[in-house]
Amino acid sequence: MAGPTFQALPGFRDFTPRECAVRNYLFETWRDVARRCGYVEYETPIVEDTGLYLKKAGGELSSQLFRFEDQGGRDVTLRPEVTASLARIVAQHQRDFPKPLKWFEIGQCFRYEKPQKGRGREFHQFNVDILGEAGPAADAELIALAIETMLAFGFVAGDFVVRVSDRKAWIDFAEANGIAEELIPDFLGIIDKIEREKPEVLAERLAAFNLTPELVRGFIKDPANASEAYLAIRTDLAARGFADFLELDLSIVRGLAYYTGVVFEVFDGRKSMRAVAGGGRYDTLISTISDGATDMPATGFAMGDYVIRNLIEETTHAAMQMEVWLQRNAAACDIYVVVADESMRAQSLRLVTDLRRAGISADLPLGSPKVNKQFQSAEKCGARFALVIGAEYPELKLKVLASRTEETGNAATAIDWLTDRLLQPDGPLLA
RNA sequence: GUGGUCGUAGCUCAGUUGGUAGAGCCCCGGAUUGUGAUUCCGGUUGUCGCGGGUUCGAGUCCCGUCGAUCACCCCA
Repeated sequence: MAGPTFQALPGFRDFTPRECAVRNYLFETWRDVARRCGYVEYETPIVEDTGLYLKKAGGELSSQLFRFEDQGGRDVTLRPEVTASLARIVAQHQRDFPKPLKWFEIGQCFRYEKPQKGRGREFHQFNVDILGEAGPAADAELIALAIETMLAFGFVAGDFVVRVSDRKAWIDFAEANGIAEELIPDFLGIIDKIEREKPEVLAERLAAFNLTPELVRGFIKDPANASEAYLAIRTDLAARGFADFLELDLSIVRGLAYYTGVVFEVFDGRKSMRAVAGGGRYDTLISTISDGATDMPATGFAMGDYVIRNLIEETTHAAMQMEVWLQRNAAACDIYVVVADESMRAQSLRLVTDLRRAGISADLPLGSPKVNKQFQSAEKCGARFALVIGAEYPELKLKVLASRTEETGNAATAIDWLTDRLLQPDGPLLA
């Protein structure tokens, strides 16, 4: 172990087959939900001009960039998020598409920060955006997709909550309390930390705006301060049967500077983890990125792979659903061919090839281990069936591994037989 | 970037007041005859994270460093 061995960089992960299968479960669930909800997939480069991220004046984000000079002397950065890239390509190509655009993306992002629970330097994100629609119907449609995603992972009422707020409510509050427009970002930064900041520091920072913690907390607590957009979203989601997942929480303003209106976060039911997902309206970003060439309202959100996976694994019914999926989708093959009589290898190879050509996932031992070893291999690779080829060929025996029951068939009709068999359930399990 | 905890086999860990290393699991092979469990037998892997110091002697004590992890910051 000593000496010049190599391992993954801090905050980066290897995906062994099991890890990769879990990742694919997330990806396929995300992709399936997005398609069901009428979104189309897009992708952008992982490396971008650094200026794309500095332009948004993201503050903290710019100190977390994987930034370097390429061999052509360009200042480039591994993307820390995809919204900036999205704004770029939308500004460039939006005329090619009818409005509104409903786009999603699944990809990797990079942020140079300290790795910890729910956070790495590399992560995968599910990004969903609706562009070209300024009304609350778009925010509601987006939040509905966030809820559908959670339901698709097997979560139920009580497992999660969507906390919704609106920066507009705070902008109105700021105006009513005489806070200058240019100081509003600073003010929002204080609101963002209101539950985490030390009381005396909070009071001191609010005092600079002639405000007190009591006044601000009172504003947060009063449901009458909900914005019109929030009320419209609530009505919309209630019509979809999602009212129970919604919670007004004006203390949410979110850190990223480019949000302009409704913002929301998805939390676990006990609110014991980081936000599972977060997003909101960013009506001015596309104009900023395109230097005013394109002006388009937008709303979007992102879900990272770290926290959602933690939440799935800590929620029994969601974890079981994932295990079922993994058993069905992460197996190396569906049918493992047991060569019981080595003189039948040629027939076995032919049969495996035919099965594979017919779209059936099939495998066989490369050496000639003993039959019991072959059955062990069949079990370990996750196959549903072991197909035994022996001296009685062309008669074949099909063993259902889960129930340990046996059926017989003929090599001549193997494709139809097995295709049909794979569609049927395995029968009663022996406990 | 700041702080806490922890680094012993591929994994989980044991290792006495300091005396230069073990168990289980996993993996591979065998007992085993054309059927998966169990059992039994055999086998592979460590400069005890790295470097320095104290000591006759360090896995053990001290310092540094790297890594992991948790919390803060921020955020997916």
